[in-house]
Amino acid sequence: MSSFDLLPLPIKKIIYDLGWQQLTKIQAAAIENIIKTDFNYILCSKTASGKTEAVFLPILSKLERKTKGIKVLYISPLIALINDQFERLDRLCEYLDIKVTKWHGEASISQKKKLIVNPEGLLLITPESLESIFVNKPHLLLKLFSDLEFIVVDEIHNFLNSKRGVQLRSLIFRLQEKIGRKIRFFGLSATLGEYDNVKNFTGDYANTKVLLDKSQKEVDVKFKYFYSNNFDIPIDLITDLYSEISNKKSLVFPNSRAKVEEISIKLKRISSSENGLQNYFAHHSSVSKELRLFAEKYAKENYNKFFSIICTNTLELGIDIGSVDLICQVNSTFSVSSLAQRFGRSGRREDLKSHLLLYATNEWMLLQAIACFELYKESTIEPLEHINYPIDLVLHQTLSILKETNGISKENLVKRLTNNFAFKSIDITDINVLVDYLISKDYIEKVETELILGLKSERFFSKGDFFAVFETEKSFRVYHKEKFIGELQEVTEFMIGENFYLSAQIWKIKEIDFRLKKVLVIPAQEGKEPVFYSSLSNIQELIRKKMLSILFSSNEYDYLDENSLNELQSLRNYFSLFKFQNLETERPVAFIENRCHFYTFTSSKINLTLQLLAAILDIKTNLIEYKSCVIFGNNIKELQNIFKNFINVIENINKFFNEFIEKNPNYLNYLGKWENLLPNELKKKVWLNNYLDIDGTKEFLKNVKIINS
DNA sequence: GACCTGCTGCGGACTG
Repeated sequence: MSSFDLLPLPIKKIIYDLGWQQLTKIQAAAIENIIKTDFNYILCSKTASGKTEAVFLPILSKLERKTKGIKVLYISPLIALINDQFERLDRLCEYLDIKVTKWHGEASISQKKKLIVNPEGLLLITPESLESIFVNKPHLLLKLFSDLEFIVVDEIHNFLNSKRGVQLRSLIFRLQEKIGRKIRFFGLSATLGEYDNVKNFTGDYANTKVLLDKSQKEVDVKFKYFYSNNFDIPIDLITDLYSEISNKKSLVFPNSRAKVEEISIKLKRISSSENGLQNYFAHHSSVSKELRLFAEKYAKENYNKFFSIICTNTLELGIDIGSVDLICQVNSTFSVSSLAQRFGRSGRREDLKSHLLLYATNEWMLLQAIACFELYKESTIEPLEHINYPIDLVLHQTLSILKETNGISKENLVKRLTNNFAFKSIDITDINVLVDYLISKDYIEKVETELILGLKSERFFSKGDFFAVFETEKSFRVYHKEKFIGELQEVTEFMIGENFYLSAQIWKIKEIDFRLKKVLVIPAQEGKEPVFYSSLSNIQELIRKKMLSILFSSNEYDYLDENSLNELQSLRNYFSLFKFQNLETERPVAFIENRCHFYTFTSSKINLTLQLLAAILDIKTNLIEYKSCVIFGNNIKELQNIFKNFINVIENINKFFNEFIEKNPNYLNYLGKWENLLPNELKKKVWLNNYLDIDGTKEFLKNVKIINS
């Protein structure tokens, strides 16, 4: 019997009516397995392979229709994705007379109210909105969810190694705890490199299986090289880019918001000098929502027109903008997963290839880009691990539980936290330290035998920002007349009368209101790119090791242009001076102008940890992260001996780190949103467990062998 | 060399 035959008649009819010719591989596998078994499943297959239908067709087939109540909870990381999926699912469910409801910050309040009165069907929600139900409507939890049968998490890779993921796992645990049973669980993703962590997402490893379709879209790739000595975009690159995209539908991914603005303006300038179209849009988090939607709509609706959206990873996830001919990547992505997602945006119809054009502006970016692409071709994607030590989320969920229960004994509170599979890695001692600290600081009040939310904590709930566990920077809102254009972060960089780029247009500042954080602007002719805050880079070891192996191989890559080939060759020539025998353990050290350049070819976290070890021993270092190079001062002759001292420090890291923090207390000052509220004792553990890689560095130091040229 | 994500409740004005 084929998978199709397993479906009930009304569902078969839907498939006929939609005019589908056949089920995709993942759909056939999912229908068969979901219908015939009771396991949880993770569905992993390329973009546009119909994962949504793959999971929902069998779910709708199995749905218990006799009782009331919400049956399926679908959770997505993006509002835009919920809105897209709502359209698709509502169309499917209309046939079956099943209600679908959207619940997020921008969804209709009246629809939410209707659902509360009459809970039924499918609910599409964000983790933050789910949190808000626990916090503000705990009395409705049972009414809404006591008949729940399925939970579906879309783009689940987003929730694997993030704070948001810990929050979601905690909420799923609390929901199951509340209704007193486990809910069948499904996760969807196009980019997973490792499956143990995702199988453990709801703590039910043994009953969670992976359905994997490893087939990749055919890709057509070209690398070009335009040198720049400081990461600026060379004008030749822009001219070449213009000639490549002016008669196509394209997405251009530089790696920063400032570069998005720079490239957008320059493309528009070239285009207008040639009387070309002005269909160049900037799309990133600081562009106003209205302008972003305008670009998305333009791309989706103007089927026959060319356009280019220059964007950050705002357009990386599954938002539907229709089909795109070409993806341009300016310098390397920071992960293989990101590259794979971007491939997925081009040639979305089954029969079309993905086209990618990559521009590198220095030899290290070129090497990193080759490494990412080669890993992608081998179907190797970096593993995403759960966060080691999410004690800040324990704090957040403690406040949430106190609000939900309106009073709970300490014993019960600690039990709920320690039972929660999201917090498995945290010792009960630390949870007790945290709860006692919160009581001592009046975040929690003790009333007889019960704990309740302290007055001091009420302020966290006075505005909406409790629900998101991630931080957002405060910025200035930019207006032209009454129209909101976008946001500027470093307003101090600018004075009244100065010009800057934003949302692919040039503006002159007329007025700055520092109290209301508002900037009034008028259009202008010349300007410069805006400045945005940036964060720590985080490259995984896998990519760095691949870069090293490419340097020492003689493989040829036919997608490189002549300049790229020459650059790769000169980098290979330079490193051929080092006589390697074992790429796993040996690392090159070069002495340049009396300084010692140690090429670690390892993860950003290990590089950061090495720098800390040096700082503890009062040794000055410089880290050039994009080269994975730690530079030691001129007094270093015997690096191998220094590493022995490093190992000594790392074996006693707690003691040394404590002493270091006593001398450098600022080190603990600027942590994440909820980490800032922790006692110092736990903040130190956050550093050691989450920001550094102690075990990885220990391994690295024990094995590493220095090779001189 | 970095990027992204989300948001309740309530009062008051206005509409049909």
